[in-house]
Amino acid sequence: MLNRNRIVTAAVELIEREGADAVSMRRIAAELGVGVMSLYNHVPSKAALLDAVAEDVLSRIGFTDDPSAHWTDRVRIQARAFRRIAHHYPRSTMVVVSRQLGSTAGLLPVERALATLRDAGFDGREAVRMLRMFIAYVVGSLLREVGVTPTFAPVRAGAAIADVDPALFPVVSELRPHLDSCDHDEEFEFGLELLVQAMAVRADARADRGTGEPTGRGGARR
Amino acid sequence: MLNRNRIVTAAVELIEREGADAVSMRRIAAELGVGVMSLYNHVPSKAALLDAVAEDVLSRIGFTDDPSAHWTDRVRIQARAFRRIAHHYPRSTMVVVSRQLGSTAGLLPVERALATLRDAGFDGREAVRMLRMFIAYVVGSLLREVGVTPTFAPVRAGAAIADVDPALFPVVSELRPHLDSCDHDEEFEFGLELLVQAMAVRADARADRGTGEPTGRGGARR
DNA sequence: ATTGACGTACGTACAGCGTACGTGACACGC
DNA sequence: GCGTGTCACGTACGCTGTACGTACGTCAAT
Repeated sequence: MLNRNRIVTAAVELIEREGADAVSMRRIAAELGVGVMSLYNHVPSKAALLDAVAEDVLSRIGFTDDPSAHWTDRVRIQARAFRRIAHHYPRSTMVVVSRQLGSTAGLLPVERALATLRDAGFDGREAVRMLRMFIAYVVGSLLREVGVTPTFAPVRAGAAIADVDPALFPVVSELRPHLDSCDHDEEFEFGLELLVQAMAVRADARADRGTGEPTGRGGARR
Repeated sequence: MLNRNRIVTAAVELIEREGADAVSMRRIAAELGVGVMSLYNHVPSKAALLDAVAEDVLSRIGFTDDPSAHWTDRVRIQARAFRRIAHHYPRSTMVVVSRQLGSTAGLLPVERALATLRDAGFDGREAVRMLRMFIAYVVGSLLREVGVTPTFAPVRAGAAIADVDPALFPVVSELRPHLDSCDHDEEFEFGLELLVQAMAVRADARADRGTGEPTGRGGARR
């Protein structure tokens, strides 16, 4: 029996196996041993199917939020959980990111994150801002990592900027060794730490403003 | 006379006017009053054309780098220059971001940015890391701002989470007002400032390690 | 002046795409 | 038996990217 879930799953598998460009309704139907138009009994359009793929991937984010842990650690854990899924479905992640989906599929992560930020002492306005900034960083990082690299972040070792003129780009050519190699884990953790500590500074500033004296509350660990 | 530049320009205009989905070789040819296959005398394939579009947009980034200014201000200016182009060619920006281009078109911004970071006192390894983190944030922000929707819909999470169950998502539903509205300029500047200051802290830490005593050098202004 | 090579624009053709529409098989409450 | 739905299917239409063959201009060498 054909159903929406089987179709979405087949789409995700096909995307991961052969890339997003290989996805067509005919291809998915063939994958399921089914006529093309049968898919349309369960999915209104190809665009809707891709939205469903995005939701499916998002819903796989596994959170083990521990409210008793320090909020900075909770932030780290949530960011890494997101990243882990992205690495598990790298090509589908591009679909997720390049698609504006208007559903509640990605709402659970948002709920968890906002709760964490509220626990950190931020008011509603600040919490939302922090979250937006954080998502921007994580999504941008994943874009670089996953391979469909955004502008000027030469990740592919070697060939990308193989022939740079030292006269035109002295600094780039001097830093070529660092530009050519990229330890994704390390890069991600570096930015993550920078952001978390920056957030902690803001949290402390809030606390100071609130109590009138400096406290350690809300500070970053490490 | 047909040439590569006219084709790329027509493609950019078409993308901005009707969205990336509307782009087809036939459409562009019609726009130029030309046969479809004539395009292939100047562009090897549609994919290559889209790469050229990405390069074209990137090359339009106008930098007025002032090496005498404080490095934090130079970072701010460069980030805003990138963002300005993205807002001028919003739909093409999605093409830029979702496409891995291996040319030197985007290398000038990298050169400027790395030079700025070196001036801030970072060594090569740190400068590259800072740049990667910064690009991740900027690209992620632009993805949120520009969206992918065909229509200019500034509200991101507005109608999407219109019907959220307060019992399931208490924090989200409490912060709905803040989630529904989004001043993109303000959000971007907020994250930008947070990042710049975090970078300044690192720069100071470097300076302290170097001199053995705290200094104000490299600190963030404001 | 003639010839040949070459670059450019064009038209045709093909395989593949998303999907609107109609058809037939089966299960159900009356 | 009989509407009434649901579901899989096949056909068909208007698109897509692009391979291929053709025709015409210009220029170099003969």
